[in-house]
Amino acid sequence: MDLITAPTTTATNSEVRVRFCPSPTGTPHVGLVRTALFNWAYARKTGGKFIFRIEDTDASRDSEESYEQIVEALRWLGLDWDEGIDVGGPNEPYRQSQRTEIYQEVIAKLKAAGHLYESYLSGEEIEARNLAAGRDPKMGYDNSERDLSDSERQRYIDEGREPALRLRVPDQDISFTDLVRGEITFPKGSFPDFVLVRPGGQPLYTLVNPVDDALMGITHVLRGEDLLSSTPRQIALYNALYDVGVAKFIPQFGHLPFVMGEGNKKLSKRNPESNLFLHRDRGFIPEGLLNYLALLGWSIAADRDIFSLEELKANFDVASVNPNPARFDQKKADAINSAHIRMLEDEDFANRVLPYLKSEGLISDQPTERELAIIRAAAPLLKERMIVLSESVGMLGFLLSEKAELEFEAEALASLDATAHDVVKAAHQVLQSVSNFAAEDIQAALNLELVEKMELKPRVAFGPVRVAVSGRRVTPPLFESMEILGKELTLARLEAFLQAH
RNA sequence: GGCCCCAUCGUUUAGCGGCCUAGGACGCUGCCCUCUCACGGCAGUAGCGCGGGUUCAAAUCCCGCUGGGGUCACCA
Repeated sequence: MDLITAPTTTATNSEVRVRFCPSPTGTPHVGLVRTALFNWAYARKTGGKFIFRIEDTDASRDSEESYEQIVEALRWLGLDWDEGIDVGGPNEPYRQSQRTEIYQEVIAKLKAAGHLYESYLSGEEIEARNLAAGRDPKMGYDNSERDLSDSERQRYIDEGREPALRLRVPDQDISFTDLVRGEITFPKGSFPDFVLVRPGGQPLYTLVNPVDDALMGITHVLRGEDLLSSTPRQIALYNALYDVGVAKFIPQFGHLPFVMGEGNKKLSKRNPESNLFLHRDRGFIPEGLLNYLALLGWSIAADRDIFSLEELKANFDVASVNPNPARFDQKKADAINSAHIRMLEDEDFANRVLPYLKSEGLISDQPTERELAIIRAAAPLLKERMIVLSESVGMLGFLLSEKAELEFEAEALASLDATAHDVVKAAHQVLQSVSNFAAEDIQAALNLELVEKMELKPRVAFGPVRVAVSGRRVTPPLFESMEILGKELTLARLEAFLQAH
């Protein structure tokens, strides 16, 4: 039993089972999200199942906080799962830290069948052996304990040593057909017998990840390219698991390209743009972020790059994933997000903006009717000119404030010239006589007075008025803004401006 | 270093032997629209890493080179 004989899965469509299995060791990362997204999309496209499992076997690095953040991230993004964390399923529990008994059973089976063997050598000793044999000391383990005699073993035990457990790797080339890269072959001898269980019995990722995939019936493993070279190891393990009846087949593998940052480096936790929650705080909406992430390695059509999650679900295919790494481009991401913001219904948009306004104290925790009315009225104006939702703070501040006196941006004041006072004065005067204070009438009145009678260029006429009303140089359209403010407050703002400037 | 992966405009992506004097998008530039900013419209900018093959024909297939990346843990 030292050749790969286990069959590869033949699962199709509704039998597809994919999984997302992060280890909770930090803030959710956009690369992680992209992996989750592709797995999710593949499950939805095929009508298969998406399983969400947590790989928390390294107590020293895992944290409960990170675990909660990952769950929160998937929920926020709307990537729902059919089995796993919180929702349960036939393969509970879905946290590896709670599955130790299962692993011990599997270990016992593998050991009994002769697939594992005890390894007592330390890292230094392995290096020393390589050195002594004239090999590169970095060459790794030489499989020298495969057939330890009883007396040799006893000697180690007498020294108080505890063995790690290694897999007896078949001595043959290992090939598989990668879903995104095609056929890949690793020549025999590419890697040594590797450790699956620590001295003391604690199982490692190298064991636990394939074991859970096998027990959970995972048919397609879509994961980062960094795991490509561990695939032949896993296939070797699968073969052993198949032999002892734990695995029914070897899954298909697909290795997704990296998401890169600046330069030519993988986007790391160092890069702020890797942090999912930073994007959320800036005001990315899930639709926009997911759309952009999907574009990193995949495309829906030759001439289109804005699409909905529904369209992703209907069209996604692993086979069409591009194998080369993609850089995360904030500008492009912004453009995609702003397109999705524009597609939002006004009411939906208004609701999504609330948290940003609350966190800046622009509105109450329980928004008043007045606040809600202003936000709703401004929604269609705002949607068109926002890249991220947090911009709503600057755009809405002057509309939500009930004060006549404003704080003026330096930039806004700098845009004023000597005529500003007179212009605002004229505007104040003519607006008093506008009885129906609606955008159209406001515009008509101001246009007649400032542009026609005073013969000012529109931008010269309306610029100072905009500053007087908003304190800003860039705002939603002026006349609509005045309508939202109402006649009284508009006039009060103009008056306050005249007194101060 | 061994093994593995990758290679089209600045970025992303289309292209899977002839529809390619290489298409879209973002970015950038100019113009138009215009009360600011956006949106929208129009125009422009810029690319098949190199060398060999195969073929009537190659961005597309093969080989080599170069360059980039990953991995070789008792981490995941």
